[in-house]
Amino acid sequence: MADELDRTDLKILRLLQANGRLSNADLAAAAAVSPATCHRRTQRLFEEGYLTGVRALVAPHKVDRGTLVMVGVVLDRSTPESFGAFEAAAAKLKFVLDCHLVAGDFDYFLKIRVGDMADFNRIHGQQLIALPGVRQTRTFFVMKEVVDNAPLEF
Amino acid sequence: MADELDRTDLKILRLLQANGRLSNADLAAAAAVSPATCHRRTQRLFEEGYLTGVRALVAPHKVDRGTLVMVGVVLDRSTPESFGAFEAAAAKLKFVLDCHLVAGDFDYFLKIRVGDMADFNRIHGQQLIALPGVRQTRTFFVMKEVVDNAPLEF
DNA sequence: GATGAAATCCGAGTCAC
DNA sequence: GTGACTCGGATTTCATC
Repeated sequence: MADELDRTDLKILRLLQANGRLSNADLAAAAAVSPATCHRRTQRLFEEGYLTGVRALVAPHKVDRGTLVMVGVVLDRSTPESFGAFEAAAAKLKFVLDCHLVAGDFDYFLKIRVGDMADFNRIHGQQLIALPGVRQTRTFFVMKEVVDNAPLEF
Repeated sequence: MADELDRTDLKILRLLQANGRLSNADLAAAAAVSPATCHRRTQRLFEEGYLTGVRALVAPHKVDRGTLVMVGVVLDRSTPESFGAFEAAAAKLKFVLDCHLVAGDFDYFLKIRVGDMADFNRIHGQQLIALPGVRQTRTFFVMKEVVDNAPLEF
């Protein structure tokens, strides 16, 4: 985590995270450097992996993905093969936004977006409990999204 | 959810979600429409709320936010005031990426990014359990991020 | 009512310094 | 790191279907 980032780099990161459509000219003005400098800095931030991409945010409820569900998963066995098989299969599911191996009462936590509860019930029965090595799942329907996917503060 | 989106609109949404830096010219070519049409369509998608923004993705471990933690929260009381106070306070915390009111064994689920475990322990002791109305928290350290914040499929 | 062609203008990307 | 120069794309207009 050796920070080779100066004030300007940090400013560029924060500005682009807030608005990825910012033109290089506007970005340069906001970061108080010349456009040419800004352009080189930004390119470097991409090349060195500080910025991994730029993504437009689609409103979930506008494309029939308005229902959010958190699912805790417990596996049968705690072997590397078991974990590997589960992860490979879970990562392929289109409705899985997050899949994290955790320490605690569950093995994995999934964050899932679907159209509605009926949709989720079908997916749960047909795809989630059918994932390799799943012993048990616990479903937490999200009733209110207070904060979802907030930008990183640093 | 009345879909007024045709094939072209969906294509634009998917392309911009995958790459928010796409130039209008490239986007038009990929969506098989003229640049003028593409520009108008894209603008409409923003104006009508299908696209809510464009965000550059910052690599968490590059800015000292490499540790991800999920936290389940149970409140003392289940009154609207209690929920409201908790939500208002939680939404202000800079390290909270997600805060969702859920049905099940917890009242809320938080997704939190910090620098390391020591960082989290400090935050947990000083800020999380100090949130209004918190009776109990359960912490799930993420040991492996299999999928994090995958783009929405629709 | 939406489209695509053309015309203008501004910014990206590259140069020398 | 700055300033200038060139080229390509963003944005608007307009005729057309």
